[in-house]
Amino acid sequence: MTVRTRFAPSPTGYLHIGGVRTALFCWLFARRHGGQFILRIDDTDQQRNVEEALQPILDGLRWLGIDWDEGPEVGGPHAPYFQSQRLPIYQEAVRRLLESGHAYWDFATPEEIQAEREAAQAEKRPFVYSRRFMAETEEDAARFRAQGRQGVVRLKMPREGKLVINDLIRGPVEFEWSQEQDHVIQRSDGTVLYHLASAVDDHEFGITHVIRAEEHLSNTPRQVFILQSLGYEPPQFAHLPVVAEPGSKVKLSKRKLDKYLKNRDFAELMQLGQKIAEKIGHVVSSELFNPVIVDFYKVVGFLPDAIVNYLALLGWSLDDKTEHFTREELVRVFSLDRVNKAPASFDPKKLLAFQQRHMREVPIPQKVEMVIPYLQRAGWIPAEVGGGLREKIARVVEAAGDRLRVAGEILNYPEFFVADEDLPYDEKDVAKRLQQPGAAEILQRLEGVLREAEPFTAEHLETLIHQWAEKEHLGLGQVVHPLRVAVTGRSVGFGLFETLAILGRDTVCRRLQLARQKFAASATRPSPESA
RNA sequence: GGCCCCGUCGUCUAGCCAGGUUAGGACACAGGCCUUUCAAGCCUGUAACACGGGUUCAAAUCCCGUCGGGGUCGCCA
Repeated sequence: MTVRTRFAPSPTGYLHIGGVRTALFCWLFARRHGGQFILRIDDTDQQRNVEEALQPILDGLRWLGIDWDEGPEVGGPHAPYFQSQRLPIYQEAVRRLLESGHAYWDFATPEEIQAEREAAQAEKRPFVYSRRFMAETEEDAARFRAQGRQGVVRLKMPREGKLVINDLIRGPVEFEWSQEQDHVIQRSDGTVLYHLASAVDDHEFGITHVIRAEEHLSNTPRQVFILQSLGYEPPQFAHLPVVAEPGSKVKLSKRKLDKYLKNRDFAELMQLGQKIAEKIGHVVSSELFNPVIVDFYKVVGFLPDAIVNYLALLGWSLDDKTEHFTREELVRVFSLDRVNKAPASFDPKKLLAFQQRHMREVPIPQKVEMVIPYLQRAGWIPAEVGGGLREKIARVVEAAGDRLRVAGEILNYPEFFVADEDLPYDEKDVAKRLQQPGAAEILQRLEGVLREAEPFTAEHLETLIHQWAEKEHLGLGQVVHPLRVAVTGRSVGFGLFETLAILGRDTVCRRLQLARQKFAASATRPSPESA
């Protein structure tokens, strides 16, 4: 039998990182077994514009390379894949359930149900609906209707015995039928609810393995009941541990961003993103620009492979040492029986470490392509990127090395792209390195040396400046630090000589002049440090 | 509170099913080396079997209990 798994998001307008982990495991399992991965849209309760709310989810999955064999935009033999368009199928199922006595019309009002629930609560006994307003005959129903009551359809759950679910991850899990509620499967307006629709579709779509987060474990019995009552064989179930908040076991949620920002690592990730977003003019609406949501990573310039790799390890492992996986390797080795049972908390630092590791393997030309859109959106380079500029970007990217953790971090290096007059200077670095006695003189003489330097390559400049410093009886630090600040605006950056070479003679000399005029002109006394 | 699930370094985890490991790896953290800065890299270090009882020559591993954590209890999905 061909393996068929499904991911069934409801159109909420965003793709949650925990949802991605679930989708990924479903996808990996299907791919591992040469089966199909189906995307189904659970929009039974959506009043909003589904199309608009769905797009970010589809985009996110595609960006991550989690492709679906059947579903929205690709169709398939079981179309439509939107539950909102499958009402007749569900209604037929409800009809059959009613007919076979596995469901019943109920005319209790929500208030009456609530009263029973509270009474049970008060007596500290488990709530089970009394079925007081269950209509077993047409006459009963007519009588209730005459009272102005509206009917819903409820599941008529067994009141004895137990169910054992052989969960692929958890092993046998037992439930007492008597603990299960007579859940509503059809609303008073005739629409159906999730449990019914989900169970019916899992059968209709031929789903063999329902892989989902643990939060669904406790409602598995009623879905099994629906399936069995309809005469269908239930699929296999596998309940994944939840993805939890950083440093906690509580389910990660989009709504608690404020709380997560109190976590240092999470806050740092957020800041990394905000810094980039601001420069490219991305709207940082707190609702959607947030490391809990996949779009954040796309905006900032993460590698899909890194996210996939990290997420795969959130609840799954291959062995005691292998951590680095390509997508293909994951497909080859993934298995459900190596999935963990305990919640796994989301660790922003480790995600970043995976990103860095994957980034290291990206060839320079590809990194250049990744980085170009950021430079353009920041307005630092033109829309048309010529060969010369592309080569320069390649040199910058290469010199950046591991400092470029995500593509957007290219914007940390304006010194290579902005006009000399627009170069931003770090105040503290300027004060420490340029507004010092003697600095102006050193810069002036350095300018003379560099103007004549030939060739203007990193290698030659290094020898030249070393020799010059020695000849002038200057410590290398006295030369190198002011030079760096004068040319790049601050004291941190790539290798200095590489930086100079990339910038080129004209820019370097011009910036030395500018720095002198702006900061160091008046301080000409010899530095006391040089004594 | 009821039901269900879970419990190994701060975090992700290996080991558990088929008892015997100096309890391994990774991220993070600390120190050192390298060095013109910042990263990276290299070396070293700190750090865990929730607790209590059994069973056994021997328990992270098997059994029981306790405690702790999580999920779920809708005419949401």
